[in-house]
Amino acid sequence: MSTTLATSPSRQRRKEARPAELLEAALALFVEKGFAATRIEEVALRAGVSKGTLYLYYPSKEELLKAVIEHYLSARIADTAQQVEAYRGGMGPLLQDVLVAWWQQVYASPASATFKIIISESRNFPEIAEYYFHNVIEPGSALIGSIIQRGISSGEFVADNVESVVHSLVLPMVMLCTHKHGLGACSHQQIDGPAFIAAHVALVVRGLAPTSQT
Amino acid sequence: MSTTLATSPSRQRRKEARPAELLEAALALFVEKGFAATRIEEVALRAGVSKGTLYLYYPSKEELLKAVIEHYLSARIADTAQQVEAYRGGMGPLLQDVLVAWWQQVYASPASATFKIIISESRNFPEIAEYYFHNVIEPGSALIGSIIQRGISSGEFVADNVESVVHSLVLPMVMLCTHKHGLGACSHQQIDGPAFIAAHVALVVRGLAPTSQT
Amino acid sequence: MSTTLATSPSRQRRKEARPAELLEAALALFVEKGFAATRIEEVALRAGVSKGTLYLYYPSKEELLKAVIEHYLSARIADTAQQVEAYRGGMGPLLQDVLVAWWQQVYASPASATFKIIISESRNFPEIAEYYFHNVIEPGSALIGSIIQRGISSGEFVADNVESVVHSLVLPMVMLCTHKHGLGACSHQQIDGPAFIAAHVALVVRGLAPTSQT
Amino acid sequence: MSTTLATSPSRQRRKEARPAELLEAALALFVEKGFAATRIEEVALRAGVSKGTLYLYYPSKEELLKAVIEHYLSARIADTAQQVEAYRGGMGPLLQDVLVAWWQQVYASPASATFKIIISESRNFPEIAEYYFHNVIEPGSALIGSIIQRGISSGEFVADNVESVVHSLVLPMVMLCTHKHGLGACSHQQIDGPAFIAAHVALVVRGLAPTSQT
DNA sequence: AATGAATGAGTCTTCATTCAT
DNA sequence: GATGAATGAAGACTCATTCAT
Repeated sequence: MSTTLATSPSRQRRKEARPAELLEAALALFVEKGFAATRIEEVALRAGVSKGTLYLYYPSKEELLKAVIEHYLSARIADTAQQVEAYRGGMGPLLQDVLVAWWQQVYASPASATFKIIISESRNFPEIAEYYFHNVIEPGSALIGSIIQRGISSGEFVADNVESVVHSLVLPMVMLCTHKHGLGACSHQQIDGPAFIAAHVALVVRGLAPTSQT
Repeated sequence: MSTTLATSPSRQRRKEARPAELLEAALALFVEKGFAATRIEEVALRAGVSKGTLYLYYPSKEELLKAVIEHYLSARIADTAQQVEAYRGGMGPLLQDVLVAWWQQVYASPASATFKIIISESRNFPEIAEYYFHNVIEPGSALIGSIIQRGISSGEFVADNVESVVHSLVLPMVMLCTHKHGLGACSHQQIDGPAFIAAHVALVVRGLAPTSQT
Repeated sequence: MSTTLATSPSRQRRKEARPAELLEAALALFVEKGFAATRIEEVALRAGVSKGTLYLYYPSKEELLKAVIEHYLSARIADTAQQVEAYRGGMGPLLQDVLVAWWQQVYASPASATFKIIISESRNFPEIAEYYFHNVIEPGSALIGSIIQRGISSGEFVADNVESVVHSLVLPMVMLCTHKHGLGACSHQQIDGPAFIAAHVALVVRGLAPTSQT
Repeated sequence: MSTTLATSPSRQRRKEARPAELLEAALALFVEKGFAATRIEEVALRAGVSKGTLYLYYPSKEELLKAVIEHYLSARIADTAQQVEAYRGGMGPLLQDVLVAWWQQVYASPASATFKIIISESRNFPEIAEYYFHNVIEPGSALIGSIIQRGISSGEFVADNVESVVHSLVLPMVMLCTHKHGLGACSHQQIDGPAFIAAHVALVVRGLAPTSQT
């Protein structure tokens, strides 16, 4: 099957690409069927290798799950933090520019699938909850919280409970991603993700404006 | 049928109480560990009966799951619809009175757990997705959508995409319930549910108010 | 349901009839599905009583099986033995009169079903094999063997191995009964039992006649 | 595919030998205890493998049963048909040569066990009845029936109902095989199978000869 | 006596994991 | 490295039997 001449990249490339291919296959199946209901062999088949080969890369089903989560959540919040830092302008426009763009990217990417997995499996795998909390929730909340706080401090936003506003902004986004891979995948009730993201941030920003009362 | 007075109801009473007890145990375990990872025997034991007894009431694990969903989602949206109908006053206050109270109840009740189960299992059990869509999503969206629409028509709310606003209101609530039984149950990051519900509705209602801004 | 006046026979009669009704139901199901594949509850239902009632009459499934065999095999071979004793005439006509009639009766009666059960279950229940051997095979073989022997002694039949001739006569009959309740019950390949019984005995008797060579 | 010479075939050879080994073990246990009373694990153990391995070859207990029947009934009736075709001589001698030899072979082979299984299980597994009818009963009856018919047509045999004669010949053989694996296996009442086969055919052939009697 | 709810031992079947090739 | 045959622990489900009513 493999030629021994100059086409060596084939084998070499595969070997390097393996982990990513396995994680992709695993992600797809874990969101679709859930962790417990996914068979290791299915993952291997979908990645085009045999069961035994998968075990060459990940020592157990559980480690595979963790690797999936870690791989797809390395999506750098740090990057966004820098953009935020550098941003010159109001906090409302910042939210509408940076946050909307960021969530639209997340929604479109495979990382959107991880939310459903985390929701479903975190109670069974505390390490995953831990990882997610420290690497996503904490920095993410801090980032958005700081924006809200700056808006309040500058008088651009009405005073409010910062954490609550963060949740008002973030929870629908997470739910949207979850929906995309849950009920949204069962035909019925499609949601236009990007449009909703923009509309939702706009609505919240309007709600934060101090003059918005009659 | 029942013996003399109100005493010694053991056998009979048990029999009538069983289904609810089993469903309660099943709900608890299905949210905690997921459907596939829950053993039938655990459910039975938690309900205080033996494996065999469970099968006297539900013919299979899958039927038990369906029964759980149907049982806990009989929570009447119709009731709320009537309150809405009868409400005299603005749509903003209506949302803040009726919707907040309703979601606070849902959040506090065991029904809050069903969302996590539906998210996790609907792709494996299309019948559940179907049921949920027809009995919860459709009527719920219609109800809240009609409130928003009335607010817009009367000029109390700024014109906006009704469906999008409905999602802005509802998605965080569902996510909140999901969180309560997922990450929220793994210590870290507690959210004060009732408070958030009130704050979120207030924020959105403020965002819907016609602005005096330019 | 039961009137307390003069209609007492209803309950009384049922009580006396129970054992027979249970055995009849058990026989029918054991032949149809086999012993292991028959549920006790099915037997009870078919006999019109509840599971618990069956246990009032037979202490276990195995005892029920034994009772079925014993009940249907009390078909007296002794009676036939007397007819044989009393018969005046040739052994050929005796076989054609008495044996044919006897097997036609057996074939038509529910007792025909016991053969299939004995074939299927005797290795699992040695007591049944024992019972059948002592109460059916031994006396039956002795009876028919004695007829053959008398025919040979008198010169009416050609000399032959008596036991072998007995088998030539009896095995097809047993197989016929078995077939009636096995393959014969699955549509295809019907056999006219009574006709075959007569024809087979006639054929064998012809084969036993000393002059039957050209 | 196979390693160097003829040694070390372990894995590969096992894999090819497995199906036959499993079917042999299954046949033995199914006749001994009946299908329902045989545990899959027993079959596997008897074949020297584990439960899981059996499922690598047969997807369910029922499929295993079907495979057993089909495997052991591939015993070609076609072969015998050719011998019959080629036979030069009387039909009586033909029966005594070919039929006797054929049944003696069947009786001695493991295929003799299938009859008991078919009798016991055909009502539970109609596909088995179907298979047996089309592949054994029909061609077998046709073959023997044609011999009888030729004998009658040539005047070698007395005119008689062909089908009835076929049954007179065949039913005892089937019963004999059944007996070997049923009661015959429970000590008592041994039958000398080959001897009986020869004697029975001889008796029937004598019965078919045109008589010089009145 | 009769019932049928309850039990739990017993089976089939699945699937993560190992390991000889 | 890669494969897939083999394993056996684990889990869904059945059903003979018991026993409170």
